[in-house]
Formats: sequence, structure tokens, C-alpha cells
Amino acid sequence: MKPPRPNLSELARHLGVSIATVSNALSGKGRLSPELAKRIRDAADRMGYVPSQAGRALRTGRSGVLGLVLPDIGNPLYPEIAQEIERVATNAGYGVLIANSRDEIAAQDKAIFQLIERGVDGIVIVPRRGTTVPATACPIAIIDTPTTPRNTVSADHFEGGAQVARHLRALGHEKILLIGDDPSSNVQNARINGMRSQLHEAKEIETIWIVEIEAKGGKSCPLGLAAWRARGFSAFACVSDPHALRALTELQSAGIAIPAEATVTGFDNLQWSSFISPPLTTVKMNMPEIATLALDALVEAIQSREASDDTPSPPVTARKAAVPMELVIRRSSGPAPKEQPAAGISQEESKHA
Amino acid sequence: MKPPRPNLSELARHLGVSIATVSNALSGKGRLSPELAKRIRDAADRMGYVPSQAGRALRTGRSGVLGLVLPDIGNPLYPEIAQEIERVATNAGYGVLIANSRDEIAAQDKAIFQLIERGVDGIVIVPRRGTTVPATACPIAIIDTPTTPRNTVSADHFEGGAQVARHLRALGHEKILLIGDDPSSNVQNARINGMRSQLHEAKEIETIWIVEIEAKGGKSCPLGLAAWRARGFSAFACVSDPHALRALTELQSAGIAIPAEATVTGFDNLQWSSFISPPLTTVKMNMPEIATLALDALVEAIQSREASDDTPSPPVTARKAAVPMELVIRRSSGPAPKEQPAAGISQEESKHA
DNA sequence: TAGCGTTGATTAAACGTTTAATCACACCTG
DNA sequence: CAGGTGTGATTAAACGTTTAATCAACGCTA
Repeated sequence: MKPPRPNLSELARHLGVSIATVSNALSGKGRLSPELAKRIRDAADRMGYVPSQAGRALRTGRSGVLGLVLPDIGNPLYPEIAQEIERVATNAGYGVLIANSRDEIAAQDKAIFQLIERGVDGIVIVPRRGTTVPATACPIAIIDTPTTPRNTVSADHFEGGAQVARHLRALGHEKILLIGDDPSSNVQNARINGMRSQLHEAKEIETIWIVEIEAKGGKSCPLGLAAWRARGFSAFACVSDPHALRALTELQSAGIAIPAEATVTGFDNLQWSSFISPPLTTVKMNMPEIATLALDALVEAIQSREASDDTPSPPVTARKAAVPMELVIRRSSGPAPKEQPAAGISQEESKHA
Repeated sequence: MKPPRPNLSELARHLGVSIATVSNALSGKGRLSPELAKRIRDAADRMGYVPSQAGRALRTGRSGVLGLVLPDIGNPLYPEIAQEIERVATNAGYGVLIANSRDEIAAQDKAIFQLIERGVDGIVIVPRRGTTVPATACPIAIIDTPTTPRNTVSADHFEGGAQVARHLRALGHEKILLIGDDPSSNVQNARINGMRSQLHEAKEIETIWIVEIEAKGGKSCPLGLAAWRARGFSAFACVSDPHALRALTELQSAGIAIPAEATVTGFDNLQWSSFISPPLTTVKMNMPEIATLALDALVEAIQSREASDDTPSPPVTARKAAVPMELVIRRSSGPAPKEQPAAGISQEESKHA
């Protein structure tokens, strides 16, 4: 009842062989007879041997752990990223250490440093908007936007925006309001630029930023969308599902029917977007592929670093930098209403099922 | 330009002292003159010394890493938990390794095992509904519900439910629909039981489970809430914000005004719940305190385990098992409508601002 | 039969840290 | 001045693994 956790020497002693032989048998590296190898492997899992990561890490210089830096774990956008990174990493034999940069400019660098201190073999970073990732001694993959200077791989936010815009044009919308949250976000700008790229012939395109509105109206204040509707804007294209949700409920509770009287679209296909009423038209990232590309590149860099020096090097590059997004058409988007409502229309009028 | 990562012996050689002295100076453990200690510390961070976790872990037997097992990282409920655990753990000098049990019954055990394999010092588990956590060789904290047998600490979901119910009663609601997702969830049952505990004198209380409705109607199908409204149910109390969102939008798009004609409440105070229209009345967990309690207990267990044996022991117990929840009253809840609408009412009628 | 290549196993060093044990030395005390 | 007490530093072992180097034994060939 002494050793609930045998180690290599325990095993070796018990079997009457050397430590190296046991190590070789379990890793399949050295030369040894097949029958002895099998005998050792059997004994190993009979005795419940589990290798010490610490010992291995010390010897090999690699910990088998990757770091994941997220701007704000609480933000509903990132869990899906975390989920996929974790899945792919686990498949590749890596553990994932999380770090939260809490959306603060300094916290990101500190988080990265702490991960390195913990001995991670590589880091995946979803950068806080507008920050630059410091050069580090271990390989780094950056997931931001395809046009961000040192980006490794990301969704093609621009093309995703273009898809939304084409969808809205096909539905006949002429006056479209683009709703962003923060103009300093690379991702949001890419999406908005993508939308604008397809809307040159539209009658009127405007962009509003929620942080600017909230700076005046206070946190969670109304966005005044009913007024935009009254001015004839029939489509409200948001840079993320939570904002679409905000728009959708604000319009609904102002008595404007979706999609009959106004169209609302989002981005990211968050879990609840499919079961609200009406279900939200949105754009989905191919996170499994993004995660796979990022981690493939990262793992390759880690392995090639093998016996090399470890001077800071630029972020790794993936086989493909931009992964297409997928437009998910649901019922929150519909044909532009025929009649242009007169300006100053009351919220109470014009109601259909 | 050779050594971007000096180690203790490098430092020692450079300073002309022994390795042990350097170690002592940096840890403040042994006996040495203050001025030498300072000289060593200065040199250490001038040369950019960063200790090897691997070496330390091997020697001390502790990795400084905790594992966090979540049922489904993609679920919007868990990120906040992850965020707070990460925060508290970082403050306590621990790293957090995440593991996803993907809501599968087997994956949870595998995830736990993998964490142990990676050498974590302790594990925080938010158990998948209805599973039992296996006994392990390292300390474990379980966050589920206060009444779950081996629970360490959690929000007082029952009392939270009671608060919602008292709020609804105070508003005059007599016919209340409780909306759950999955009856096998401990948390959801606790919340529902808590609500029921305060509703004995109410006229009519019913509970519906979304998984059962979807089993018939398909994923994301309507819940048929307008019909319940027509039967006179004026309050729809959901076990989580996403379900409340589903209910709220379903009612709104059926032309039922919130809160004038129906009240909707949720749980968990997710980020978007404050800025939808109307803002959602919900109940908030005190995650910072829960995380603190769980980690305090865990860290204490880790330290007391010091030189002790490492036979499996039951989950750690916290100073306080149930942390009160906080009712957040917003505009989605309002007084019960005066007139009881006649049965079979059409969705089109009875509309106010 | 001496020499050689191959096979199957062992020896020993190394990774970087912590820490108990030791040591040299100076200072006090009886 | 012998013996005891601190002080400030060093020595050396240990954690568990990987792996290059070594070695014994054996079957071949020359």
C-alpha cells in the first residue's frame, strides 16, 4: 500500500531490468526484444504507472503545454475559440493553460510572460484590440484578422461581411445601418469594411458605434434604432450576435416586427442565436479549421525548434491565413418592406404578423 | 548572445557563489547576508533569470498548476466561472489547465485523468449533470449545488429561486410557468425547487422542460408560450438567461408586450442580459466569492497534503458551502396584468406600448 | 579461430531545482 | 585558552525521465 504512483525505477526493480529498458519499452525507442517490451508494458499498466511530466519536461525541455491568451474569457465570443483550441490541442497531445488579458493593455503582456514562466511550449493569442504582441522566446500563433500585420490565421471577416451585404442587397434593402461596438477592433472593422465593399450602389449606408453612443447615453442605453427605422433604414447589420440581439429586441419592443418591417443580422452564430424569435441570420466562423491551422503551425514550429536556438522569432505562419466564413440565413432577415414609411412614423402603427 | 535563458548555475558561476546560495537568495529561505542576497537578486533580474518550473516541479513534487473541468466550454454559463477561477488561481500563484468534458459521460473521467497525468496539484470540477466524480489521488473541489452529496461550494440556487418567486408574488402573479431545460440537471432542479417553495399559495404553477419539448418539436422549435399566456399565465420564470431570452423573444414576436402583458425572468446575469430590450430581470451568482472559497479550500488541502500520503480522499470542504445569489431586478418583470385574458385569445389582440 | 556485425540489454550522465547536512570561521563565555 | 554558539556560505544528494555510449554474448564469415 506504499506506492500509489510507481515510477520508472520502481517498475525496473520489480521486473528485474534496468530503468533504461523500461523507458525504451514504453516509448518504443531503443532496441529490445518484442516479448520483453510487451511484458514491461503489461506490468506498467497493471501497476498503474503514469509518467511524471515534470521529469520528462526537465529532461526534454518541453512541457507539452500550450498557452491560450484571450482578451476576455467572459465575452461570449471566446469560449468557442477556447473550446476548439482545447480540442485540437488535446488531440495533438498538448494541454492548454488559459490566461486572461482582461481586456487591459498591460495584462496581456503579463499574461504572456506568466505563461512562458510556466514553461509552455507555444502560445496562441487572440489579441486585445489594437495591441501588439511582444516578441517572445517561444513560438506564437496569432488569431486576429487576415490583414493584421503579424496574423497567423483567422476567419475571413471581410469576406464574411461581404456575404452579409450581398444577402441584404439580394433582399432589396437600400438603406442599411451598420452597427459596430468599438472602432478600435480589427475584427469589427474588417467585418464592416467587408459589408461596405458590397454596398456602393446602395442608397444610404451609415455606421454607428455602440461605445460612442454609450459614452453619451450611459451603459446599456437605447441605441435609438426606431428613429433610424423611421428614416427608412430597413436593415440593421451588426458586427456580432450580442449586438444583433440588442438591436433585435430594441426594435421588437418598439413594436417593429422582425423581419417584416426590419431585418437584423449578426456575426458569430452564438449558441442562442438559433432559438430566439425570430432565429438570427448570422455568419459563422469555421473555428475547427482555424484552430487546426493555428495549432498545426504552432506544433510544427515547436518541433523544428528542436535543437535550434531560442531567440525570439516572429509569429508562426499557417498554411492558409484566411478561413472562409459561412452565412447562416435564418428568419431575422427578410425582403425589404415595399413602402418606405414616412419620416416620423409612430411606433404604434404599421403592424403585421 | 548565447544564453537567453540563464539558469541557477549560470548565475552562480557569474557571481562566483554556489548554486545553493543563489537559490536561497531568490527564495529567501536559507541564511545569508542581506547585501549578498540583494546583489544576487539584482543580477538575477538583470540577466533575465526565470526559474524552470520543470526543475522545481520535479524537486518539490508540485507543479503549481490546477485543473479546471467544465462540462461544455461553449455554454455561455461557464466562461464566467472559468474567468473567476483563473483570476483567483493566478493571484494564488497557480496556473489553470482547462479540460472540456464535452458533456459526455466518459469524457469527464478521461479529462480528469489527463489532468492528473499532466501533474496538476488539484482540480476544480463543475460536474456534468448527474455524473459522479471519481476518487482521485489529488485534491478536488466540486462546484455544483449545495445539496449535491460531495459538493464543495456553490451558489445557493434554491434560495435564488426563492428570491425570484417572492419577487413574482410581490408583483401579483398568480399563474406562473417555470421553464427548465433538462430535468437531470442538479442546478436547474435546485432553482426550480427554490421557486416552487415560495409559490404554494399561487393559483397555478407548471413546469416545462425544453429538452422534452424539443424531443418532439425538434431543435430550436417554438415553446408554445403564447398559448400559456392565453391560458392566463403571466409570468415565465426560466432557469437560465438563454432560456429567458428564448421565452422573451418568442413572446415579443407573438405580439405580447414585456413586461406589460407578461413577465420573464432568467438566471445567471449573462453579459447581454442588461442591454436587451427590455433588460432582463435575473439572478446573479457571486462567482468571485465562490471561486475564492473553492480555491482557498483546494489550496489548503494541497498544502496540508505536503508530506502526507496521497491516497484518494473525498472532495475538499469549503468554509461556506452555499453562497447567496443576488436578484437583479430589471424591466422584463412587472406587475401582473389586471384583467385575466380570456382563454383562446389571439396573438394579434391586446397590444399596448 | 580470430575478427566482425548485430542484437538486446545496461551504465551513466544530464536536465534545473530545492534542501538537509556540512563546514570554516569568528565571536563569546567560563 | 578550550569549548560552545552563531553566522554565512558550500557540498551533495535527490526528484524521474531520456538517451548517448557502452557492453556482453552470439552467430557469421574469412
